[in-house]
Amino acid sequence: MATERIEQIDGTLTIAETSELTGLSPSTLRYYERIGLIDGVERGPDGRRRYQAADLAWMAFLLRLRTTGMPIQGMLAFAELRRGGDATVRERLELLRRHQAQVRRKYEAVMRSLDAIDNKIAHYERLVEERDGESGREA
Amino acid sequence: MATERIEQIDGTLTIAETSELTGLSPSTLRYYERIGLIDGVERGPDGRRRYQAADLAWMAFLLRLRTTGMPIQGMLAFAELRRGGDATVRERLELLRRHQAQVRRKYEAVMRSLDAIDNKIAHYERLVEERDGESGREA
DNA sequence: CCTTGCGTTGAAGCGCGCTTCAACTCGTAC
DNA sequence: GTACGAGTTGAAGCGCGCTTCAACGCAAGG
Repeated sequence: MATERIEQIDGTLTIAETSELTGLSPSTLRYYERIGLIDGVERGPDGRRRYQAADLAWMAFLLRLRTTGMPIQGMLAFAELRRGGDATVRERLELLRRHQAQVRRKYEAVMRSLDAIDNKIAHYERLVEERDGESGREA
Repeated sequence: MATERIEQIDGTLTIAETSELTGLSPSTLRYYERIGLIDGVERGPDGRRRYQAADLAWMAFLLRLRTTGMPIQGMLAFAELRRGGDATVRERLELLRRHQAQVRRKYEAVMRSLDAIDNKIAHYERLVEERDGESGREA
């Protein structure tokens, strides 16, 4: 009962807790750090990672980029600009704008295809109906 | 000049022409056939593939599934049902409906993330403006 | 005849985004 | 002391969706 010590005094999180919160597996968190997507993660005196609120916010942003289909190379480019500080704000803005435009184009195509699929579904629905109708009228 | 013999008398298409029309590379066309996504492709007397209008229509449909993010396994399942003939219409309908629902859910998630990115863009735009304002007012 | 172009095949290779593995280190509990 | 659970590392492995490669076939043109 007293072994439930999930919350940290200093408000930092273990890798397991961070994994839980972000949905990223511990392996993925380490992987992202290794390739430079996440950096500056602090360590406890035992050498273990201790994630801070700022790290979580950054991961949330990365997740949004990922959800919208940005490849890791793109996120990496953004992460590197971010390390460059205020001087890179304009470039970050441009990167995000390009991505935004790409996502919109992509999803317009997806929606066009989905419309076609919707039509196919409607077609199949008519087929199934006919079939049911026949078997009802027959015999 | 007389070497330009693109159109076939019988209306069938070579793999190069089909590639051109569908945007799928000849390698991909062979690959799709190998794994069973496309089948019943006729051959000329020389053993070369000759694609028919029906093949093209099927590919167009596959492309819509692909565009909307269906994995090859899913397309394969549909292709196999299709080979099963009329008896599988209901199953095909269900498969498409599940896919349709999935695409919509995904799309909503993407749009939510995109909104957040839009906000970040707006934030960066304000930052850039401020910066410009300062340098204008200074000196 | 021999080159050129377009095709064929089976098998291997590749880039992406993780995941898994093996070996090791802590701190705590018994 | 020793066993356990949660973490660490570097390296290898994996599933997906093609792409590339090597070796060959065949028909037309020079």
